[in-house]
Amino acid sequence: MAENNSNFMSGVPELLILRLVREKEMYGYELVQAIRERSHDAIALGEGVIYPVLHALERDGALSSSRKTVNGRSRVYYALTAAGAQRLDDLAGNWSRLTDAIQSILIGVQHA
Amino acid sequence: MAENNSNFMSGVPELLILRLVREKEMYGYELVQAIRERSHDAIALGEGVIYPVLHALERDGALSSSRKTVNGRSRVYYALTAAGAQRLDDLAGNWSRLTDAIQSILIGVQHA
DNA sequence: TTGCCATACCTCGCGACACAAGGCATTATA
DNA sequence: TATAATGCCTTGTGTCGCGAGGTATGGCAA
Repeated sequence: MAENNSNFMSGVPELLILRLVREKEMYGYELVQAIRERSHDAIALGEGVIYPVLHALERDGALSSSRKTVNGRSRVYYALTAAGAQRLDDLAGNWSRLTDAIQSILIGVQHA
Repeated sequence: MAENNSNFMSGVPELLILRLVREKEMYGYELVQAIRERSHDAIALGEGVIYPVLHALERDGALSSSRKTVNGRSRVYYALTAAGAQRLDDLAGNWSRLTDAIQSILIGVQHA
């Protein structure tokens, strides 16, 4: 129930999180803002999206977490694991293939 | 409950259908195959996806239908209305903005 | 000191939607 | 005479994005 091409265009939040965390360790609240800023407000994922995805990714071994206190603030930093990097590659590849396919239909390219 | 940015990456089946029907009148079964072929099997939407969307689009006035019999086969052809063309433009614009935003995050472009 | 906002974490419940599976009817094919 | 292909459709399920809400701390202004 999770291996096929189901929900073919889903998992974008997951993709974005993995990609951002690849650059540097980040925490949930930070990710919410980073996605908003880097997308110039085109994408605004709330915490209700981010946190569950983070937990799922950690449970699946794609992310590892470490609690750190900064300025008396307790933060949960997430880092990409090797499995997470693999998953990121897979998701990015899928996303690329999918958008290419959609784009070619939108453009109206002649199909073989 | 339908005006905000909710389910931001959804509605791709709708987008593809509107785009294909813009070229020429098509019927459900034909759309299923056309999407599969034009995407080179990257996208395979079943009839359980196509028909409900067609009905919803017609209900909303984006498509008009006409029943025609070909070779003893009864087909329901769908054509794009003016409202449908408008909706197509909107969806295509949204899709473009969304994929651009995602792409820029994936690439890692410097953000202002 | 008393609010209020920002930071930072989290969960619950709703709704939408894509999908598989199935059902019905007809025509062509083996 | 089956079986596949054509052509239409609906129902049920699971997933997932999301808003709303809840907790707690720190800083700042009134």
